[in-house]
Amino acid sequence: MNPEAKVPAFPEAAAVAESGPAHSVDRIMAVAYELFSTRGVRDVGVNELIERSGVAKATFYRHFPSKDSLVFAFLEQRDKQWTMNGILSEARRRGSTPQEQLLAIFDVFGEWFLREDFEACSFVRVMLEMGPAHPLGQASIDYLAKIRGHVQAVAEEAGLVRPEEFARSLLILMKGSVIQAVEGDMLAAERARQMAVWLIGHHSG
Amino acid sequence: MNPEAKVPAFPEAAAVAESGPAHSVDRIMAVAYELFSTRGVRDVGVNELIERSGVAKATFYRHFPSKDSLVFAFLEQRDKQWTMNGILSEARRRGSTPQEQLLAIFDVFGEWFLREDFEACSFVRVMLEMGPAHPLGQASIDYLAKIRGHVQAVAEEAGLVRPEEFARSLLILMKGSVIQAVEGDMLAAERARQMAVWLIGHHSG
DNA sequence: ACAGGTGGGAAGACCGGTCTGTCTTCCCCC
DNA sequence: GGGGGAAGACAGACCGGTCTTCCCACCTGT
Repeated sequence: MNPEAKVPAFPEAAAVAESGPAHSVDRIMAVAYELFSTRGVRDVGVNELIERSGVAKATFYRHFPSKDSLVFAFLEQRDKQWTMNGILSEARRRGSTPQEQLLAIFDVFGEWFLREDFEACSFVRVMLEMGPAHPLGQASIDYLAKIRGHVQAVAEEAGLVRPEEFARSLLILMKGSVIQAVEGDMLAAERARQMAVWLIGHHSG
Repeated sequence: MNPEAKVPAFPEAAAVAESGPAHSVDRIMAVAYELFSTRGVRDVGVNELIERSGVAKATFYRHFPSKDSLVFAFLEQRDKQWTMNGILSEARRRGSTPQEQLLAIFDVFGEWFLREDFEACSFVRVMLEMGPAHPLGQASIDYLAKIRGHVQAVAEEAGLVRPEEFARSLLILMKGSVIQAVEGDMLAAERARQMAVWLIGHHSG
């Protein structure tokens, strides 16, 4: 048998998913990440997930006991990949001082808002889709609080007074600018950044 | 025949709905307003709507050709009842100057956040639930733009410079504080109000 | 004043489709 | 030969939406 005939449905299915990862769970996660982050979690069904990742339904449910457990895994990956390795580390890289790092968050946001596939913050979206009482809503709230913790840490490095209050105010600006960007205001990040400048000024001793 | 025996299912159905409005369409709207505003539009089905409003399915579809048309009607009522007669008119009533009226928005927000049934801004919620491309998402964006128009009008009364930019920035604060309040930050309105003070200051001449 | 027609509404069966989740069948590869 | 995975049928619930059946209140004609 020639090698081309050996592989019936698996390779092109992998190509559909991500043209890469060999293991089923990786392909499922890659597809879930793309669909959930761009279209939300309620709009994406299990059937579509398994079809797009080229995986059998039984395989899906062997790795994830329920759709919700996949959403939990997605939120965790979103936190690692997008929050940590995406926004926060990039903001820290750009600013030479803690103050500049805080403001750089909105520079990164501004570029993020221009992306084709920009579709709002997944944590805010899941929280509103499922409600704050639902376990998935609670998890989203926890990840948002984690972001606030990091902002607060940078604020402490900057020597700002009342760092927790500062972080809560800055997250209002972050969330508000994201929502406004969904509406189509492409300059939302600039506006929020300007208000962040004033906010930092009033927390500097 | 005694009067009690005359009325078989209609009155208690009205009591279930709102204990008031006689006409079917009013009861449907009352139930839809409560359920949609507290739980979102995707989570509430037609069957639940007709059951809670004590109305037949055929009656529902005689008044509303589809569920989406009811959601459109809900958004319009939300704009009239909540935005106009609720937040904006109350804010205008409280402040004696345009500047105070702008800041009073956040005082009204602060009290709104404390309500039992507070469950986020319906326009933002529908926009994220349906996506900004969906007709219902578009309608939500239009209503948010209408709110911005009113804020801009008050800003012009106040003689603020660049009133449109001001209004867009203030709406970032409004939306951000609402999202943060959903997470449980009960002081989100105060924080946003403080930032609004700085924002007004920088737009005053 | 009363009989009969009429129309709106309640109740709910029903339709096709979709959802999550289970289970069977087959096949390929070790 | 045995196990994992692909394919997909299937179950049970629910979705939005249509349609039938029955009943009751009101209007009309005599």
